[in-house]
Amino acid sequence: VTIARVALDVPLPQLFDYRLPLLERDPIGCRVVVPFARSTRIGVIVECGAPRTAEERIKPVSRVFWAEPALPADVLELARFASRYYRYPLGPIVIGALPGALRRVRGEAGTRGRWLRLTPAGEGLLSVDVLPARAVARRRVLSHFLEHGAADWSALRALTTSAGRAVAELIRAGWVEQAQPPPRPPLQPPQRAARLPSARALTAAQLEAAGSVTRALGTFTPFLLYGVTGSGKTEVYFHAIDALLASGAQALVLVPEINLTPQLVQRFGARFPGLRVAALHSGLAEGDRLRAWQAAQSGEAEVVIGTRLAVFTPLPRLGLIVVDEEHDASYKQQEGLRYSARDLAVMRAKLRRVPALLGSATPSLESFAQARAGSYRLLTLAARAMTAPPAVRCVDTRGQRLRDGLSVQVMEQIDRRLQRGEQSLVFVNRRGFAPALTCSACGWAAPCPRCTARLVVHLGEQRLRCHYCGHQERIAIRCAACGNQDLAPAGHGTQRIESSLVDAFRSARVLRVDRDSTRRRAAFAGMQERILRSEVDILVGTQMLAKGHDFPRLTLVSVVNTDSALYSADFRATERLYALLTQVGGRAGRGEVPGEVLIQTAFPQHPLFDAVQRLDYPGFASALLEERRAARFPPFAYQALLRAEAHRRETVSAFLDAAAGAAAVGEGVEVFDPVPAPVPRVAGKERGHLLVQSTSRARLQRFLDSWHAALEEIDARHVRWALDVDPLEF
DNA sequence: AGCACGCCGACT
DNA sequence: GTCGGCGTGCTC
Repeated sequence: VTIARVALDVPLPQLFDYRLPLLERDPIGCRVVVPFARSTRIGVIVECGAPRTAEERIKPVSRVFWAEPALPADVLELARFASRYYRYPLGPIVIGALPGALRRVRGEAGTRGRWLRLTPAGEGLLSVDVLPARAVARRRVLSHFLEHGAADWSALRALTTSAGRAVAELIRAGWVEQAQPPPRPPLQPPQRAARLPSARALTAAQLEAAGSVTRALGTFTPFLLYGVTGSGKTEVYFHAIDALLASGAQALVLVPEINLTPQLVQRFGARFPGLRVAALHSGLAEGDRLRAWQAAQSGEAEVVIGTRLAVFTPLPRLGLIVVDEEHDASYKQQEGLRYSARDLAVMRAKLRRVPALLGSATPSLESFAQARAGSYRLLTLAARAMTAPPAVRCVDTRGQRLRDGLSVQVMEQIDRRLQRGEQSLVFVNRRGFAPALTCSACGWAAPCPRCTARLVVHLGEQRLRCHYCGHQERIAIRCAACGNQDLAPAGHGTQRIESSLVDAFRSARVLRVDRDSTRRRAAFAGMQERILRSEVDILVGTQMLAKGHDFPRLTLVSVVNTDSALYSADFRATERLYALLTQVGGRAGRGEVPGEVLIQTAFPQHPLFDAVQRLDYPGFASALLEERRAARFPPFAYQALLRAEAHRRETVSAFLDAAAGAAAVGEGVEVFDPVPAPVPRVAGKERGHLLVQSTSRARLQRFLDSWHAALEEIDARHVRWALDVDPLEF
């Protein structure tokens, strides 16, 4: 009899001991079913060894899935590392590495995903008034049923704390019964191939970069591939992967967002006919995700393309990890396990002794500094592979009357593109019609009742909406402060720019691409196709359009109102703005006609624009690095942020004060004062945080060992808190 | 996280 | 008395 230590999906730091009857083979990494508290759960055996609990409390494992392949050692090791480094319980990380379909006990459904519905008798009820007025919980639950007909358990639990008892009584009354979960929505239709640029020979620089990676196969070598937009980074990936596939190994390719996956899958398909590619991201239906995961795990898939969660995918013959657009902030998870998939990718490459290839036109300063220090090998693609770089110009908006946020120069250039039958893109960093509704008399701006934020005007739906908490209300007709009825939208969002372009260019076909217009599943893919088929003349869009897409007929990119980032309090704001401008500017001129980029700004003399115009990222990054060094900011300091939120501000500050008090002083770790978050209230919750940093990553980690333990001891009733190691957003 | 247990104030 | 809100403690 062995003791198996099992990872379970409970937010507790420890593993749980179970008796394992007989050893058919090495059980580590095996999926198991175990009894836990009053339920039955899926677990994964992470290690075996002597019991750490009183033996009489140890229960036997109910079932071991011997026939299934186990989670491989490197995935478990990566999970362990992530647990230690990001201070997050191991159990949920390990279970989270499994696709959803493998996390549930078959047959006896866990509490999650259990469905209930009204019985015929229940459907006959007209209102909740059959219940006494004081039976608040039962009334709440019943009204949910009367409204929806059926409900899953978790939705009910969100209604009231005593949902369990309430449901039991509704079942006893014969109004509600157990039900089958509703059928899943049908799979999205397969996407038709977009037009692709034809395969071409590599440039000398591409060949050299690809050659370096190829020669490093079989060793842990991190590379930073810095290539200006349009320099053909993807061709370098292809070339390296080509060599890799010849040896029968698998490649893992990470992309920052779901929208970029289909495009890359297609390009792989076009470049390597017959290649077995698996795509893995959270947008997949559960069955698809399971199949893709199994294809990766069995070794059947030769290339796995996925978003950050794919970094935990089992790959028996992993030979190379590519992280495309490595600077992208989406690689950092913003809740739960707050990991950086890019950093974990490098760690995984190290564990598996394979190269990691991080690519970007605007590398993160973290990676750039690693390259300069020689820990990452720098590969450079300085020139565009096929087309000339776009001409970048600033449009000085000072003293100019803008037409709905757009300058004369921008309008003229758009007009010229229309006449030539080319496409233009207007980049606006805000959704909605206008970011605020203001009073002309007193300056009041409609606030969100639950957040420290202004409500955004959405003219289409005739609503004011909060972009932080989702609150919406009707458009106010009078000022809440002075009663004045002269309220006007202030500032410009995508909808407003769209409508002014429609007005100005009557015959042009204008398409808006933002989170609101692409809410529907597969909407983005449809729009992409329309753009490629030249059914659109002017595009208006947010970040969504900036990343990695190839639109050959697009020759003009105009950037509106990004000035706020120039003087932002966030020390990463300029780094981000540079990346954004480069990214969006890179959309221009990817076909035969050279592109042009116009940046509207009131600060045309700002050095950032100068660097963007000269395509001089290394120069700009070096200057930023010097500033960071002088100010002792990352990458010259390693940070951890303690985040806390509660209903009352005093609760937050009491907790953070106690946390600051519990920090061991000295040791080369700086502990800053607790401060309110940049947006202090979101959805009725007050938020604050406390920053700690050190010039040594090891020292910071040692500090966190004791501090994290001390934090667990603080009375944190009514407070939700979390540690964010290497935070990106504050 | 779930889930049970137990305390206590409010109303048929 | 019951019901139901809420705090506390436990899970190998």
